[in-house]
Amino acid sequence: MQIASWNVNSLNARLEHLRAWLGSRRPELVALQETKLEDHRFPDAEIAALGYRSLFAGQKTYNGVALLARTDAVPGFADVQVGIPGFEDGQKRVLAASVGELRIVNLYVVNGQAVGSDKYDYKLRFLDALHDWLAEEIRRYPRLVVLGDFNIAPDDRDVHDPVAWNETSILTSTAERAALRRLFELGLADSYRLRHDHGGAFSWWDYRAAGFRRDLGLRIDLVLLSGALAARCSGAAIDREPRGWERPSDHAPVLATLD
DNA sequence: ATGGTAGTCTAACTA
Repeated sequence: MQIASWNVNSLNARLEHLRAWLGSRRPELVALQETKLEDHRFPDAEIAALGYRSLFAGQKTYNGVALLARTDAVPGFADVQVGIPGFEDGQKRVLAASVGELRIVNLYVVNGQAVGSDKYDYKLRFLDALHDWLAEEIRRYPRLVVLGDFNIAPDDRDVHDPVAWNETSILTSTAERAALRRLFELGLADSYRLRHDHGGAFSWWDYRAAGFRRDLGLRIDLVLLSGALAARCSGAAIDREPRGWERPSDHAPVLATLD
């Protein structure tokens, strides 16, 4: 089965792209970030017409996460969790559910704006609370998938210019990478790195300065797998194609294949 | 070279 993550940067603006992409790829599970839609505006009927169930937690203008499950392939959602338990947060960034044998945690991690800013502090507190919660989740659900827009590039292979994107830059700073490493140390493996060693494989390119055309990207969208699932991971990919379409999201979809 | 673009919603924010 294929499990995908895609930051769509507004589902309203990207519904036709999602429709085209789901129609051709047909992944069994999809996590979306930055839907930017209140729940009463979520296009669940349109997505049902594509053969997917929807689960969503959104807000106006910013953030918003959703899970899609292919109706003919996987059962419905169970044991739904919105947000990190015990972490007060008005921003809709976390949506977890059980789907058959799998536990899925969909994340839109805080961007953090700039190292040392208030938003950076919020990012580190978010990651700290996430760590403690995921330590419990992986005990409770050994077949755990944690995926989404992590807004952290794990190492220098994941950055087009490691000199510019250094230990003091947002998305690559020392504290952010340390927080991500602590998630890996819970027993969550970066599925892309289970299958590929090379650098230069990116999932996000800035809209500005022709970032995609010049391939000035970062790999910040990840699919993490617990040990039981990592052993069954037969593929990992980044689908750059939709990033080249007209009026694209600034992120490409990323995928992991489980046997 | 310290900008640039895109989305939301039409001012200014977030990324």
